[in-house]
Amino acid sequence: MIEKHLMALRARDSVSADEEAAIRGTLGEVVQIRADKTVIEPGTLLDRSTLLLEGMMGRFKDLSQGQRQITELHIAGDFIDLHSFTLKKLDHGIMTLTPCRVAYVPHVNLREITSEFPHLTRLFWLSTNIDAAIQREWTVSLGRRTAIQRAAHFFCEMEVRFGIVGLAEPTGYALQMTQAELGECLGLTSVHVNRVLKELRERGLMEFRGGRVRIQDREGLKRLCEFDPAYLHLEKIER
Amino acid sequence: MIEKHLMALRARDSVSADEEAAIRGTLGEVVQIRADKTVIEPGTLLDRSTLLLEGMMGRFKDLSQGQRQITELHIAGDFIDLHSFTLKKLDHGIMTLTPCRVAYVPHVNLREITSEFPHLTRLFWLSTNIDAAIQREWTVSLGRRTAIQRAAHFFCEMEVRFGIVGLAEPTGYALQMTQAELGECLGLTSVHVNRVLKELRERGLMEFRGGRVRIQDREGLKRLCEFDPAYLHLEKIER
DNA sequence: CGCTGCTTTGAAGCCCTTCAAACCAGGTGG
DNA sequence: CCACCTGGTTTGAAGGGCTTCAAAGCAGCG
Repeated sequence: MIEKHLMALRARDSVSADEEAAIRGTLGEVVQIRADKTVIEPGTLLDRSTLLLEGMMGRFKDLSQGQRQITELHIAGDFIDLHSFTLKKLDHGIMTLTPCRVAYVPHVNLREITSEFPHLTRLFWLSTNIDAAIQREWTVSLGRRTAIQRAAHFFCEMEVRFGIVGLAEPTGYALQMTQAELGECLGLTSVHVNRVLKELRERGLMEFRGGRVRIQDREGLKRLCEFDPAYLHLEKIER
Repeated sequence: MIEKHLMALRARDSVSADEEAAIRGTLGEVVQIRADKTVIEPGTLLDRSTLLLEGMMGRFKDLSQGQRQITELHIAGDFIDLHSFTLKKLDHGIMTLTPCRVAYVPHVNLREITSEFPHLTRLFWLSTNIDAAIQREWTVSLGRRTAIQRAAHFFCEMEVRFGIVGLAEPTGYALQMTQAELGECLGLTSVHVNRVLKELRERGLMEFRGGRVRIQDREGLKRLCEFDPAYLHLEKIER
């Protein structure tokens, strides 16, 4: 059930059998959630975190006039709101993009981890810091990259992340989201997303159609957006 | 020496005398650094974190063609790279904007904290999560707010943050940075930053001149950018 | 007094948005 | 089985916000 989560952790550091058991011990209820549902409203007081087992979720902030920015996407294996363990209230909302299966993890269980498993605590801490690193890269995209570079960078990132949890094939990967949602990630209108996707297609770099990304020229795609996966911290370092 | 850091922590949760002593015990060398210096190059393996005692620093990422995005600003009291404790290598650089005084905190000392002070560990973890929340808000600014709203939001945020550590007066606050650096935060050119500042001035909202922000119409400023400080998590909640 | 770095202003251009409408696929019901 | 509806994709045309390029103004300093 938590294999994907373990894959993500083990891509960064080793996890002992004891620690693995401890993680399993934190799990509470497992629930299925339909697509396009706001799971957490901003500002709610939380006493549990959510481990995403299957599907895709996003963190978002809404502005007046219906503008929405998705600030980060989460995939299977991600602890989507582990930061709520220390923040208690989230400053953003969380929604599903696809149907999702999740396991809830009560904060009391996490609290025990912090007093009994220092190394595992550092690993969980690390995982919120990697979330922040991803966020940082998105900030750079929005601040300095052109629309097409932004899109390319996004697709490169998602390929690596899906790869970590075994959800990417050599030719591409499944990505169940609309062009409008893509626009909410990239800070673009859906109209312009459409034009950008067309351009990527016409340049022979990649295709995004029917909920699937097909990568045709991986090197060209990376070159276009200067993709460097260092920010995903895929190195085993003792923490 | 660490009063500002304690002020920032205590704005969110209580810190016991023991914990305060433990923090003092982590401190190593104290150093003065000149303005406009890259303190940490991206990708360096780190074995210490840096507590900013005085001055202002920024996290940045450079792209080819000399483009730079500052992803977050840090002020006195901030642990500027506490996340390096778990990440070990930073995916971004860190530079000074003003002359700075810092205290280095060896990671071995932090590691001891994580095994002996679970509550303090959660507080440190929290502080990296607040950094992430700030980052998230910047992402929203870059993705969805206009240039003038972005600037207004930035100035509102900095006022609150300086206020937390006692560096804001009712009329405004000191902010030692150039318009070009502001542009690197806001994802704008220095030329456009200049026009935006002019507009803020002409609307009677605020002035930024000579390293000082003078706020004339706080409510108007907040209204312009829909500023809601919730993301700074200024509430005392037991962690 | 002239240099240097920062600020300010103007003019032209481009990237992305806005508005509008056509197209297309899948699902539903008559 | 097709007509219709709905949600998403695609395309065109016009407009605007921000950039780019260029140059002048200004303050501090050796």
